Amino acid sequence: MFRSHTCGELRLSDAGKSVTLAGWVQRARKMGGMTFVDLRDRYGITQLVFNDAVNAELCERANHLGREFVIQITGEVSERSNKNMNIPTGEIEIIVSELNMLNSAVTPPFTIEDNSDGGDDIRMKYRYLDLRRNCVRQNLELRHKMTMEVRRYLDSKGFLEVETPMLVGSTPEGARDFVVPSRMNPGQFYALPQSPQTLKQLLMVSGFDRYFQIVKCFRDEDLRADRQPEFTQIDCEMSFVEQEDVISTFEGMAKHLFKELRGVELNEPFLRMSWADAMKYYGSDKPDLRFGMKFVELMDIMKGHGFSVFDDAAYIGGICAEGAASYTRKQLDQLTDFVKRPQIGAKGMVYARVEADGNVKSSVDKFYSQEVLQQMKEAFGAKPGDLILILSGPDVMKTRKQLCELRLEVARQLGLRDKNKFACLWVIDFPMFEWSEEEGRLMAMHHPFTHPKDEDIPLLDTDPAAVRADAYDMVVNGVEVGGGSIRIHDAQLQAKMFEILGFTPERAQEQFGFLMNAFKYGAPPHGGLAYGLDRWVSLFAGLDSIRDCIAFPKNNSGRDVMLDAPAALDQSQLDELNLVVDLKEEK
RNA sequence: GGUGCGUUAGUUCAGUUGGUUAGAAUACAUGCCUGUCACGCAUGGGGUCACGGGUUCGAGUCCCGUACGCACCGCCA
Repeated sequence: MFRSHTCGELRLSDAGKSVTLAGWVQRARKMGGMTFVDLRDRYGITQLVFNDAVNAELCERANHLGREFVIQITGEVSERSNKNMNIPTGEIEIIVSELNMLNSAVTPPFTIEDNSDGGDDIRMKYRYLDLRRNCVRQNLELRHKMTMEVRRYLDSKGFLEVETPMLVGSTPEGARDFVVPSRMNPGQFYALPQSPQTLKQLLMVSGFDRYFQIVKCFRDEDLRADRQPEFTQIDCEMSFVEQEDVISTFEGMAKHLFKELRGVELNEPFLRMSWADAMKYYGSDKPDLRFGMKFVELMDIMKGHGFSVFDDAAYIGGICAEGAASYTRKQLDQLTDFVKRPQIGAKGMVYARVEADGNVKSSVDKFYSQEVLQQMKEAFGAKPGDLILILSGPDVMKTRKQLCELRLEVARQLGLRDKNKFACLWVIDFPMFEWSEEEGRLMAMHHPFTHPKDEDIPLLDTDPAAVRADAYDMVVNGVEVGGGSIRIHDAQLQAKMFEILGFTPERAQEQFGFLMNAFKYGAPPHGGLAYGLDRWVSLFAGLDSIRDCIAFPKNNSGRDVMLDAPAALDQSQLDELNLVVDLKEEK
């Protein structure tokens, strides 16, 4: 028997038992003739005691144990004279009678403790050591629990987990593909799936009715704190459903997860907001609704009073920060600098304080009478002590986006982005298409398989940009945690969609013929959704980056610094794959 | 492709206006200590100040470039 117990399970009631434990030396404390060793495994820490007076030889050996040595001990569980109530095993200790060194360890590059990690770089290089730390391991435990609960919920609803291939064909729409050369088919390449989208639709054609898969997806795009080149989706599809069916099924799953993983009971139906309203009132398709500061448009009130900045603007709008009138001039200047940063791009910011007597004091008082300023105050519903911040600009969408950044920054400063508060929202009625300046054509906003709203189908011929889709995103605390749509199940409509997206019939047939052909053999109406597992776990764990809930993540440049991947291939491998590498000269 | 911030001991960081031998904490090593649990005390070792160039009598410090890291914009159907 290697061990009789783990390092986290012995209690006072076990006193007197002879036990065998194995684990890592967290630290040793030498007290002259006595040595205490904290023995760690993933379940916890148990204190070992070595006493010079009882067994001098054993104690001497214990004095030479270093951090992260792997040992096995046998001893007797004993009640402590000085209890440590900070740890679950703190009422007992093991009086060691046998010590077996299983492995030594060199000094780790950073100490394996919750509060003394190295920087990200060194943590990732020695990720296997980083993962020994409680705070990191707990994130993976939460991830495990989440996938267990997802499977439990979906299984109870009749969903069938089906695996789809990782080696698929490249598709031009959407993100860049990671490609894999085929040795057996010289000069030809597989692609790793950006999502199992078309495959799960084919499963619906096959009659699987309700499918899910917890599946890796790959996108060769730049990374962010919330974006990895390989990430995990909870991918689902249902047949014979309308949007409402999909939303209610996955709202149910979200509520189940909140309850099981965070102990949060969400009884009310989630808020729903059209994409158009989200853009109008929050300047974003993923608004953070943990706080208010809804946009108020001021064109009617503020335009035409001789303030040329506003008079020339296509959009004037603002937010009201409750109780923030105490912001100093310096803080307001810093906010102005914030919105003027090139990444945000506003030209300036107008502010107005509502004073104790109800009067409004603004940075543009010389252009506006108190009467007009009062109208503005009413538009916001502002109270004494509130601060109104206003942006304007020549481009409505761009100015709203700037106001969105300002709203989030002010909320951050006021401490309103509370990680223990959750605001869930469905954003619905997305536009079908968006104009791509780069491509000079319409692109599918969601993907080309999305069903247009029935009432908007006539617009496909006359005004495609105005067509709305049966598409929906779930947003929690300003994070897009999932999205989906009702799909097209009609070959004719699908062909029309490709035509609007600029595909010739031949190219559509070449790239998506398998799907349109399948639709000819009796495709059921279907739709689905995919949740981002990494983002959900980050949200529940309160993490700033999804990297912290991924065992072996990539860094900002898409590298695995532990494996040192990607790397060049040997010439023999290249030859076998019929590949020639031709790096462009650096200028 | 772009913007910002950063890079000093194994690690986390400080380093003033450019000026003597670059510091602290922690980790590590050695010794002392019989109830510690972030033990304590003492001693010690440990530095290509990321790299390259420039300014200067003198650069960790100022300037330019490069590399790397992080955050962000573009991008991510």
